[in-house]
Amino acid sequence: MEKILLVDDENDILEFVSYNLSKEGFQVITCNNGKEAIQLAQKENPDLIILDVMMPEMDGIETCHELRSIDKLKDTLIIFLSARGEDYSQVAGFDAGADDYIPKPIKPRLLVSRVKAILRRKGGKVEAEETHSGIRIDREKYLIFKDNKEFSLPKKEFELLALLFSKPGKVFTREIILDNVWGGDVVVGDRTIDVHIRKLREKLGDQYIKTIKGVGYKFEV
Amino acid sequence: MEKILLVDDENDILEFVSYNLSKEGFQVITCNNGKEAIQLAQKENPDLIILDVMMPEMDGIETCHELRSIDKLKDTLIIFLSARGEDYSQVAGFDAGADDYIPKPIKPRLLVSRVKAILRRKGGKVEAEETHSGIRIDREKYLIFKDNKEFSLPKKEFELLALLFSKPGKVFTREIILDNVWGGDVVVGDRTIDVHIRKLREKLGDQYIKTIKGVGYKFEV
DNA sequence: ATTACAATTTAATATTAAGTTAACATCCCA
DNA sequence: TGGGATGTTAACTTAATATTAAATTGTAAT
Repeated sequence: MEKILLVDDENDILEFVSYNLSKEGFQVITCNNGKEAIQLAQKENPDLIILDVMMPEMDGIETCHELRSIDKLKDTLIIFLSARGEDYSQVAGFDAGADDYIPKPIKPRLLVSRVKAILRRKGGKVEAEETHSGIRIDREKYLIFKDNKEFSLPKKEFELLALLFSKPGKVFTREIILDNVWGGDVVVGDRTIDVHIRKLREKLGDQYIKTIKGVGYKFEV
Repeated sequence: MEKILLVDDENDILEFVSYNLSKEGFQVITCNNGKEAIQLAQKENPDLIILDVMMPEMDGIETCHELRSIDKLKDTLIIFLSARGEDYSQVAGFDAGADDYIPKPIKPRLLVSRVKAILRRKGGKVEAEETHSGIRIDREKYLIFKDNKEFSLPKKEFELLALLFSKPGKVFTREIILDNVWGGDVVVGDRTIDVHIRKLREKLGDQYIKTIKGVGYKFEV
């Protein structure tokens, strides 16, 4: 069972996030500020730390820097929580050494899927970057391999393909796709997904992505 | 038997939702506004509270906040009902501490499955995909397996089969079928169900779906 | 800052699968 | 055996997605 350290000054959020993660079987420990976080992290050795960007005194970015400077926490995963529309924090967060970023308002599904995805990635246990139907995705290098030929994709296309690819055969609804690829509060038109699907089909061939009318899309195995 | 507190100012909805949940074996108690809800919740200790977002005086969001501030209700599950297209309420609802969200117009099938899903998560139980008469339904992949051969079905046919399949041998009346597959407020002609049944029989073979004249249809075991 | 180019989104229209209806046929049980 | 209930079929309608181009936004280089 993975241990997650959750840091936020607002107890509502602490509780909400904590609830949603416990529900999925994670062990969650919490605290209210950066200082405690650093102590707790050293003591508890969590697999993942979720940091709110906006906190009084020591903010998330600073806390992240501090954490990263501690040797035993060099490889611990760090995710930021950031307020609506703060694009800045995303950038600064990654600079500070964050591994991912979750926008507020927090949607439980997005939260859980990001947390799982990131633990899966680095947890080394799964995601040995498998090949399905002759296609392989390399997240590190941000490349697609098809029949041993590599090529790159724009971010949205890459993320969309990666999502469908993460569970070949599973149907992803538009809602889920939007949550995962575009993120929490982003609102884009209905046809945007279609266009990206089209581009992927153009580049990969039609046989890989299947439409389930009225339901969603899936990566065909 | 799980207890559900249902809060809505419109009696039509109260009745409709209540009917659909009772039918599934839940104990449903109802009231018309936030104030009563808070009192009832404290007295009855429900497992789940379903709140309409739009209510006079105290709306769902506010009620939710109030409920969350009561200690013994901290862990009670809360689901919002929200009017068509109000994406805002989804966001605001989660901020307020909701666990899920059901869009109006309410489709009984969606309603029941969300309610079950969320109660299941809390209870920690998981359902397995069973095989009956050589047929298995995979919701995730949106596929039917017959004698280990897979094939897909259009949405309505899939949902119709899935409904009958959910309780093999049980007779489903046309009314129930309409409620579940089409949703409460949709009105379709008399022969529409027959046509879908026919298509299913065409694809699966006649032996699986049996007509009980004057009553309804069932999946034959 | 300006340009140039790539990525993304929107908007408008076309296309197609899915769903519905209508008209008629057939069944079955009082 | 006659009438309500269901079956069947093809035509019709609609909803969902595909497609395209144009508009917008983002990014990197000069």
